[in-house]
Amino acid sequence: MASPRREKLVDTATELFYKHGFHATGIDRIVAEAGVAKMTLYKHFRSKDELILAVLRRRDESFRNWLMREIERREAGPRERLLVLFDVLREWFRKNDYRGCMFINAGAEYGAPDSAIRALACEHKRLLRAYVEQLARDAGASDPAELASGLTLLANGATVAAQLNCDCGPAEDAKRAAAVLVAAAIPVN
Amino acid sequence: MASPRREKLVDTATELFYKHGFHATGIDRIVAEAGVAKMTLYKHFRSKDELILAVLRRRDESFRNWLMREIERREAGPRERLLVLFDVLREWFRKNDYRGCMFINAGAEYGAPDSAIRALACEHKRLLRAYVEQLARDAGASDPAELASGLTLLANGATVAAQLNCDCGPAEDAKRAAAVLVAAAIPVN
DNA sequence: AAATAGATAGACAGGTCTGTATGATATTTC
DNA sequence: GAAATATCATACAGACCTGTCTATCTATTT
Repeated sequence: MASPRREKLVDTATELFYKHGFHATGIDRIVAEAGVAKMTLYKHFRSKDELILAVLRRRDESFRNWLMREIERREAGPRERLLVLFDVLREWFRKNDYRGCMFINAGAEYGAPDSAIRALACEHKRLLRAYVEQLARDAGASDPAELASGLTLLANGATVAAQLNCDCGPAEDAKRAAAVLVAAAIPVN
Repeated sequence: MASPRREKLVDTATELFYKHGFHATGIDRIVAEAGVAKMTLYKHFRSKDELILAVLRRRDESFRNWLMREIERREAGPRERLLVLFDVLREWFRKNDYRGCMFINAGAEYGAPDSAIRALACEHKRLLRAYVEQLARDAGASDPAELASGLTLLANGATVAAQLNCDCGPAEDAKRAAAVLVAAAIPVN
């Protein structure tokens, strides 16, 4: 079932789209760097847009898995976990190939309200927010939804600031602000 | 000194770049919609990138002016002004041609560390942050820089969330979180 | 009225884009 | 071994891209 060539195409496309953008990356370059014939690409994906959607679907899964694993790996208490999120973000920003959030970038290029790509980016953000809301619930927040809103806004803001500034400082700024929100939302016991 | 044709070109390019993106908008379309000859464009701008830079420079000025005017127009006290910012953001998100922040979008398409376009987007964000820091100082914040960091992160987060969600709700979420940050940073007198 | 400067439309060059067609070559399945 | 499937390289179509060139037209200035 798992076609190795399809995997390779999605991998290569992910890398190129992330680094250079979606419109700026041509099909010819993707197949050349993947070492795959162009016809093979069009046998697996009906169009470039379908390839982009496949890339984003996989990225959604792998990124959320990476984030959750990194957070859990740090073995913090339920309350600290909400702040550990920003330590993990900092690690992400520090990667030398960091180019912001791929879904925000996709939304910037395909921003039409009826775009399937934008809708998928929206769904990715919704799932991340739901995860943070669960963390807030586990931490005993009085209003988990509201705390999750604030924390995800800070996280998204830091994500774009780190990209534009080429600097991971926003992660620490966001963590400080997040600590204030957490302190206000969760009564210390 | 002010060439009306140049102005018209920048206006039209701004609109098209904002709506469809930078790579997706061709020179031919810009000159056609501006009703200007292509050679006139290349007499005023050496290349498409130069046109993009001119567009962003003008947008930086007009957007910051609009924001400041809207905030001041509401005649709130120095402390409330920090929250009024998010009411103004909400108005922005509600516009039916809202497509996110043009500078974040530009950074998504031209994200290379050595890109002049990304650098200009970065500068725009720096100026906005400096303005918020001044507001925080006027409001008597104990650490204006830190409060400004938190508020601008929330604002940027809301800006991208509103675009991806096609919904201005993030402005209200951000305002609630901002109120918590303001309350913690400014002792009530 | 003549000269100068700027704008015009349109063609063009050279390249890239997406997506398709073709016919040969591997690889898998029966 | 044979049949069916997958992949290959390559060329191609038709459109679009940026940027240049030219020859005409219009307006202002002298």
